[in-house]
This record gives sequence, structure tokens and C-alpha cells, in this order.
Amino acid sequence: MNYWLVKSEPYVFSIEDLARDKVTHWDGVRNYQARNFLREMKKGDAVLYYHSNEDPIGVAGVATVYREAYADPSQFDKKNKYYDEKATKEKPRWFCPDLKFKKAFKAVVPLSKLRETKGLEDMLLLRKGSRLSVQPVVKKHFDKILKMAES
DNA sequence: GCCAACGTTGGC
DNA sequence: GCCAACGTTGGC
Repeated sequence: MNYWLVKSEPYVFSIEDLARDKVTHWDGVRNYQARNFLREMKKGDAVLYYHSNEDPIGVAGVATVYREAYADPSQFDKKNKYYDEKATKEKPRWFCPDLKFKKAFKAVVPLSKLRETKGLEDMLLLRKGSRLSVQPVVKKHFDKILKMAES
């Protein structure tokens, strides 16, 4: 089983939105590195749900991979903002998994706290200029963040 | 294949 | 709103 982190701006789609919808298509990712990680996700993998941009910035909860990545339908839809004219049904460019709500933390574990925490220094998220919206997370870091959320 | 210009992300 | 750090695009 693998561990991941996905970023979302809460005003677009927050952990509360996911809690309401239960399952969502994680579509609209238009970065090749992020896409490659999406394709590596396996059913049952655990995903940290990160709120970016809006206070409080940090990890807001946990989701699980519910369906492995398939061709992202938004790339074929001319009216969609994520439409990609170079993508075809035969050769899709972009993929999305389905994510299922698992839990929302009582309080967001803030980015500032993550930065202060010993043992998390080498997390991809905390590297300077890391803008990647889908990232792998090692179990050790994942477990640590869960503990922080509970305390 | 190089690289300048431009666009985006995301913390502050 | 600013801006650093990237990623992408397109001319050459």
C-alpha cells in the first residue's frame, strides 16, 4: 500500500465537499509529473488531503483511492476549462482516479507545524518551491501527520 | 536542443 | 498583492 498527498484549494473543493460527496473524480490535473503519480495510485492507497492557499493552510484530512486512474473526461470536453485539443480518446493525455472520503481532521494540521516537526524535514511538500499537486508520501511521514492530527 | 518569454502555483 | 520557483511554449 502506498501513501500520497493531494492539494486542493478549499474554495474550489475542500475536505468538507468530499465528505458531502463521498467520492469524487480527481480530474483537472494538467502537470505530467503529477499525472504520473496519479497513474501509480492503487485502490486502497491512503491520501492526505491538503488545503492550499487559504487559511489555515495544511493537511485537512484523509481520503482513499477508490478507483484507479482512467482517462480524465474533462480533456475531451470543449466547454471544460481543462479541455485539451491534443488529447484523443485513443491517446488520452490526462488521467484521474476516484478518491473516497475517509476522514476530516478536527483541526487542520498547519503547514507551519509541519515545518517545525522533527522527522518531516525531507517531505517533498516542505521542499522549497515544491508546487507539485500530487506527491508520494512515505509511511513514516504519513503516520506522523495522523498522530499530529489526533493530538 | 536552447532559451527567453510567459503563465501558474502557492506561501507569505 | 507580491514574487520566487517552476513548468510550458514557441522561435530560432
